[in-house]
Amino acid sequence: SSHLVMPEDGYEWKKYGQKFIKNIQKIRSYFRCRHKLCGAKKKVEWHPSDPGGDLRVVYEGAHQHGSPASSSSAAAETGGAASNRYELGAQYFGGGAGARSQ
DNA sequence: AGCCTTTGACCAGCG
DNA sequence: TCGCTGGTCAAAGGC
Repeated sequence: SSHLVMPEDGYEWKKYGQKFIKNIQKIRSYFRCRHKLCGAKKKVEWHPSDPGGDLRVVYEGAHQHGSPASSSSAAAETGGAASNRYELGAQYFGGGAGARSQ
């Protein structure tokens, strides 16, 4: 019943894995952009006991396509299709409560 | 019937 | 070299 409410960024993602990261004691879900030529990825991690209290979304890479399906462009990209910066220092977001980083 | 989520297994990098 | 942790794949189930 308890379905995790992750912040909708407007893009369409396909979940391809989920693991419990022992290092930080949190569950991490792996998503990939559904667009064919898009290598953008997304990782969502939360504390097993406080999903909404410690939610964390990590975006990796830039989308090779334009506007998302929805209108809300919450996911501010750096450069868009022009620059393809696949770096470790991706964008970290916090869902509502634990919003911080960058 | 099709799409997406789920869960375990498999694989790779590092100590 | 082995073991551990983290990342991805793939098949099954659910909606």
